[in-house]
Amino acid sequence: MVLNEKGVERDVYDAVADSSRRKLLRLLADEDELPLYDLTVHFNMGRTAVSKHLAILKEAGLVTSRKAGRETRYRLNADPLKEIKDWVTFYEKFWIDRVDRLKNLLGEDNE
Amino acid sequence: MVLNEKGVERDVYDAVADSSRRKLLRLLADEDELPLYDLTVHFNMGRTAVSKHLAILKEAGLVTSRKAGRETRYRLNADPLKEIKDWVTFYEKFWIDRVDRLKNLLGEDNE
DNA sequence: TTGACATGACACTAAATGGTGTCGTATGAT
DNA sequence: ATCATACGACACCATTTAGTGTCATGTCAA
Repeated sequence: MVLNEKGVERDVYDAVADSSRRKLLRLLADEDELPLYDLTVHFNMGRTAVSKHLAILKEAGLVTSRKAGRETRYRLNADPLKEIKDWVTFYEKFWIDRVDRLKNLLGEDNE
Repeated sequence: MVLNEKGVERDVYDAVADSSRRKLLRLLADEDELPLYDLTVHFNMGRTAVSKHLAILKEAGLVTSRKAGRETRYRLNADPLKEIKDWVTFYEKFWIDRVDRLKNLLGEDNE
């Protein structure tokens, strides 16, 4: 759980569950910062919807924004993804030890 | 995206977004296989709700099940988590290069 | 200053989500 | 045979979600 500057709690797993939001992160990863309308052109949805996805990413601490004239420029902050990285690392052993586990499973029934 | 044996498509990110489902995966990681009622005792919700969470995990390919008498035994299959692992690895560079990026950010405005 | 642009805030809607309780059925125990 | 257990399927409900359109505001340009 991440608590952002507005006090809104947003789970990073939840923020990342949506493919549009993952796409937003990827777009922001390629550029230093991007305004809303530059992001919007990559989607089949309206500007308002993209803005709301960005708000959710902000709540999870995955993006920051700053006003630049009449634009709002969005920037990636990948740090909260460490939590997911650590979480998934725990399960690595289950596919690293795959061959060993298969041996153990021999002789048991399958579904 | 993972297509399971029933043809139901379920995004692994989506399956993992719920904390109850992550807890289920963790419980299954500690045991070889567990029946539904053994899992249910760890939650503040009814058996039906846990069953539905397990169904979602099955749709994502993260658990398998087999009938054993009147029980259904659930087992972890961590393989689909590779997709998340690969995805999050891409963003690793952003916190590894953190110091370098901070240098680049000097002199720019903050929100 | 007038107008176009970029955005946030708001009200609204359809659909998905996470939970409940109940019922039917197959299984195991007495 | 009877009864309790373990479960899936189903109907149901409240809340959240992802999208829409509209409006108000602030900013850049002519």
